[in-house]
Amino acid sequence: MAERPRLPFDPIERAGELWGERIGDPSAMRLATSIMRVQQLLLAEFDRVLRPFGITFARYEVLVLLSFSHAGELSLSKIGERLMVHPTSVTNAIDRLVDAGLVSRTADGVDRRRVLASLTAEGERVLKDATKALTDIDFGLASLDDADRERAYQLLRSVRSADFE
Amino acid sequence: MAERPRLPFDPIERAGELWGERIGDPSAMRLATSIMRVQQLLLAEFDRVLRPFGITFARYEVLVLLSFSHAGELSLSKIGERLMVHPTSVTNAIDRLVDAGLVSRTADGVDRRRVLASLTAEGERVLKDATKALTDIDFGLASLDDADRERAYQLLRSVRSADFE
DNA sequence: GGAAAATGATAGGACATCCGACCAACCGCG
DNA sequence: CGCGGTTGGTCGGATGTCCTATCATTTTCC
Repeated sequence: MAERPRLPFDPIERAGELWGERIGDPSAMRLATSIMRVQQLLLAEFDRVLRPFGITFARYEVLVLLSFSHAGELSLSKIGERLMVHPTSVTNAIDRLVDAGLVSRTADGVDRRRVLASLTAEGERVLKDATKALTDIDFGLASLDDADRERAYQLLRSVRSADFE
Repeated sequence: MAERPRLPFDPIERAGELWGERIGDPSAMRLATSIMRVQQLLLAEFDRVLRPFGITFARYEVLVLLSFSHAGELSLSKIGERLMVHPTSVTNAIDRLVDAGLVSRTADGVDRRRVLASLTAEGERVLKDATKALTDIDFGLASLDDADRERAYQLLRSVRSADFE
């Protein structure tokens, strides 16, 4: 992936320094752009690792979610709620997973508005192999030890929590 | 934005706990998915704040980059390199910024392959106002103080640096 | 009981991103 | 000096995300 453009630092982050006198909050801007860049790099790496399995990270997350559901199936709305994505994104992902034979769509007998998704045997196999591939690369976070991961997680967690109240 | 689906925790992050025996690295998966969620929330908020200005966060970053260039102009390849995005993404963003009258495209007299982009007066004005709007919301990071932002930044920085070995 | 409101899923449109392919221009080396 | 490799930018296609709108079904409440 040598052709992928990368830099050891992010010029945008230097905005904070350069704009020190002009804007009020350089540290916030620097962290915000850093989060964007890291997500960009991680997602690219995940999708590259998952490509041999014919799925993307977005679809991988759906498979993970389904494998955790006690009943073995989830309504599309529940999936969207848990992944915090728009309902149309869920429909899109499930469409592709069904086409690939990894997920099956069934109607909910109780509430006929609902559509339930569940893993197929093939879906479970792919999920297992894909998870091994991702853990083999430490989810792109090999540079952090467990303590650092916990610290980073707690810091980010407060950002998400702040979105509620 | 009450209709935007959110949860105080991310079920996917619990994957680490649930898969404690099955996968080797729950902490990495949990942090990785947390980074994805936070980026998702921040980007949505940024785009919402920037909508009145007719730009997205991707285009805002281009404007910021141009305003920092000493010469006042940058080649598209340089922009892509610094933002770590594909050349086609830069072409796309510049196209829209030119259409909006915020950026002007000029040919490089020395290397005729190059296309240079520079801010228009209108572009500078929009950049200034948009930056104020984003700093007014603390770039979505009001829940963290300066020290926490610095800690989070340093942790994420190592993830990016690790990509270079 | 039935009309109004809320919920679940999907369709169509807009954007941003990537990839592969392509063309133009530069440049290195025989 | 020129041929081949590299670099810069763009085009078409695929994916994922959001938004608005729509339809079907369920729930609320008068």
